[in-house]
Amino acid sequence: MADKDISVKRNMHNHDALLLKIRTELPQDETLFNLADLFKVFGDTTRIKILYALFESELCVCAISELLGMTQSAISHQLRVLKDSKLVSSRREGKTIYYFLADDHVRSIIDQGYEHITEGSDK
Amino acid sequence: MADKDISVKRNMHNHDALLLKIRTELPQDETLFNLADLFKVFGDTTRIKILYALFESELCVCAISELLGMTQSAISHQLRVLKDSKLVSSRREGKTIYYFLADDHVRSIIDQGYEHITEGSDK
DNA sequence: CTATCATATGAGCATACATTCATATGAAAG
DNA sequence: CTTTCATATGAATGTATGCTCATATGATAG
Repeated sequence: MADKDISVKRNMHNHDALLLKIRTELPQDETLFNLADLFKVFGDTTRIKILYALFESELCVCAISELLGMTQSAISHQLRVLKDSKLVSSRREGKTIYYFLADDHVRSIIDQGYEHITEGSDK
Repeated sequence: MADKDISVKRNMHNHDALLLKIRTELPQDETLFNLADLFKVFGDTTRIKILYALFESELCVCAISELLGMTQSAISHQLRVLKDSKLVSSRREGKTIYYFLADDHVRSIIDQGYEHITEGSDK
């Protein structure tokens, strides 16, 4: 009960030293927030399907909605989300708008995720 | 206007051939669902913070809640989500339970995401 | 045994979000 | 100009989910 040290309070684990180090290593709060926001985009089956489809070829909106058997509106909303996250870009050709993958991170992120869920439990 | 071919119906784009090919390339629906579920786990700031903290060291629950300034209950709930997705594991040491990263995919997935949000728009 | 510490869990609530429906925009054809 | 095709968007709704609060479990100390 009697602590000779003035400032030492130890009613729970003392991880102050460890936490201090970790705090210096953590990215900025904004970065962590943006990261979570990015992964949220991958966290929906419809969007994952769209991205996988775009692995094969650029596609117009109606092709995607036909492929997934979903409303044009639903697809359009999701494409907007993907575009806002810079995961896809689009180009216009007459009335048609073609969507395509914006960069290679999409592939590597999904590939890593795929490995995680397919590998049973090795490593 | 006059289509001599019997079966050609072209009231919208004809992407039947393209879609047929893409359909064969798409992973199973269950796989796509599991993938989205996995990324959902990364799609939350609290869980991202926890994972980043575990990059540095294994940690007990109360250390994490102290680090993030959040309730023990909230952290415990999130650790369960992370554990269910096999992203973290735990070991017991007396009353304390230490959590640690389950495999390296966590690092590579987060690293790829980090690259995406930090690179402005090169490549 | 009881008390305490560390963690887990179930219910409830409040917010976030994916789809639908109706409508708007924008380009090309007549 | 008007019509049609391709896509976009706003509002509404139902569902999913993160946190809180209270309580339960599980291990150690006394």
